[in-house]
Amino acid sequence: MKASVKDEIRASGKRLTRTRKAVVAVLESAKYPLSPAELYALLQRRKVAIDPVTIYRNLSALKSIGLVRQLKLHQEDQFRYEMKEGREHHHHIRCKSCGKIADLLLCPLKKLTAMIERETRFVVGDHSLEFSGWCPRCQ
Amino acid sequence: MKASVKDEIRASGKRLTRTRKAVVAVLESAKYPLSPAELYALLQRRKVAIDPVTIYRNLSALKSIGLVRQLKLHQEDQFRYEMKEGREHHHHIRCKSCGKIADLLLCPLKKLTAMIERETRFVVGDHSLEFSGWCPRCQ
DNA sequence: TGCTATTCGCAATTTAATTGCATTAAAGAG
DNA sequence: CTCTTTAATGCAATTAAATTGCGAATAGCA
Repeated sequence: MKASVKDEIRASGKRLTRTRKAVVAVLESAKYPLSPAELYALLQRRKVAIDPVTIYRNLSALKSIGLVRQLKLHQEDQFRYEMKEGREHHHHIRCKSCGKIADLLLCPLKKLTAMIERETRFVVGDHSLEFSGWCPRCQ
Repeated sequence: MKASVKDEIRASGKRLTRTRKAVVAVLESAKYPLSPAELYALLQRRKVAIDPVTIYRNLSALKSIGLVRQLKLHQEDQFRYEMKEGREHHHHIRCKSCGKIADLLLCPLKKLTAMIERETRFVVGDHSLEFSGWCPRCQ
């Protein structure tokens, strides 16, 4: 668990509990955003005793202090979570067959906001972009 | 209900039932993709007696014959549905405050597929793009 | 070490969606 | 138009993700 993350948890007034540290450690080692169920399975494998509800509550707490990002991938019916640290702005591609998720490095949309604000009169805060298709193994 | 839609339902071997016609009619008149719950409320308002389960089953049937598109908006925990007819490829913007959804007319991503396929070795099938922000009334 | 607010674990609940099954009705045949 | 077959419906029950209530445990600090 990164020292900066530890500091931010402390600074927020939240506590560094056994389960919270374990949740952060797993998220930090993940290569793609994890669902609560995947997180639970990974924690089991690490022999961390934890109730699924506690995972939800920790994710919610970490999200509320801005350490974790909650996202939902196209056509999935569950939330996923990732550490914000070092994953500033990026998008994903998801395999329609096996569900494998990979990061995309580029974001082609930075210039688009002004155009959309003109078109819709919304103030744009965010965007999500996701591709789906077939990963190398499923082709 | 459009004649072409009626034809496609018939051609698929599915039946033109009272409830199915009502579901299509509401979807055709919608300006943005509807959730099953919204659909139910709109049908109630039109005095159409229908069980929520029947809405789910009709949406599933209409989707399976390609008349309806199922989508999930970022951070929402329910599916939405729209007629494909006349809404070929587009994206949405959703108000973070009131949930209002508007269509976007442009799609800037058509040229991007090749680049992504090279980067990830996936074969790209689809993409979803969604903006969120604040609508005129919520600003 | 002891105090107190936070966090935890378990049980129960909520909400979207799905499934089982007996009944109803669409639509083609005669 | 009536009969027959089979898809579709309505209701009840179930599944799965997420949330909430509450007493017990514990992190952090005096």
